[in-house]
Amino acid sequence: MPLAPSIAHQWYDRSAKDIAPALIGCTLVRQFSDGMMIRGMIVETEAYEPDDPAMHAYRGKTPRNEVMFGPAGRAYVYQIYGLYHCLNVVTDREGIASAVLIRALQLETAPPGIELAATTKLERLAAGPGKLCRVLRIERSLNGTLLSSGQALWLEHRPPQLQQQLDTGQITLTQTTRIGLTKGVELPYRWYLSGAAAVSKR
DNA sequence: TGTAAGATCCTA
DNA sequence: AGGATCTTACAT
Repeated sequence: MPLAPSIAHQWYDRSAKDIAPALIGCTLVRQFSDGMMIRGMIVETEAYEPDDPAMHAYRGKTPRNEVMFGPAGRAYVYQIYGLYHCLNVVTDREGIASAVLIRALQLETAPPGIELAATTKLERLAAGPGKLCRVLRIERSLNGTLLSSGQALWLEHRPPQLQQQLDTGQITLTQTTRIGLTKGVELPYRWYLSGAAAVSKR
C-alpha cells in the first residue's frame, strides 16, 4: 500500500469554519526524530475566526498568537492552565488570524511506552485537546511547525472509504457550540463525528 | 511589578 | 464543585 501524501498547504487556505468540518476523518501523524510514529483519526474540531471574541488574536497580534497571522498549514501550539497543551492548524490567508483546534483523535494503535490499564480504553486516550497533546508529546517547541511529510507533524486526507460513507450518509457530522469558553459561547463552531467513541464530550 | 483569567482534566 | 499549575496579557 503506497504512503498517503500529506495535505498540501494550499488546502488550508480557507476560513477556519470551512476547514474544521473538513478535517474530521483526516489522520494526524506525529513523527519523532528516531522515526517512531503515532497516528490517529481526527474526530472532533473547533473553528476560531478573526472576528470571534474567543479567538486568542481577537485583540491583535502578540508573541503568543503571531503564528496564526502567518500562512496556512502550520501548527499553533499553546499551553493552557499551566498543565496542558493544545494543537491548532493555522488556516486562511497570511495576515488573517484563523485556526482550527484539534480536540480529539481516534488512535490507530496504542502508543509505545503507554500501558493501557484495564480501565483505560484506547478510544479515550486522546479524547480531548490536552489529552491528545500529552499522548503525542506535542508541546510549545512545535509551535510554528510546517505540517508536511517528514516534519514532526502532518495531516493526511480522509480515506476514500470514509469519504464514501460520508457522501452516502452512513456516517454524519454533528455541528454544535464550542466547549470550555466564556466568550463566543453561542457560535456553532464545533464539529464531531457522530457516535465516535473518542469524542471528548457528547 | 501585580494580578486575573484561561480553547483542560481529574478527583471527590 | 474544586484544585492543580503557570503563562500571558494588561493594568498599575
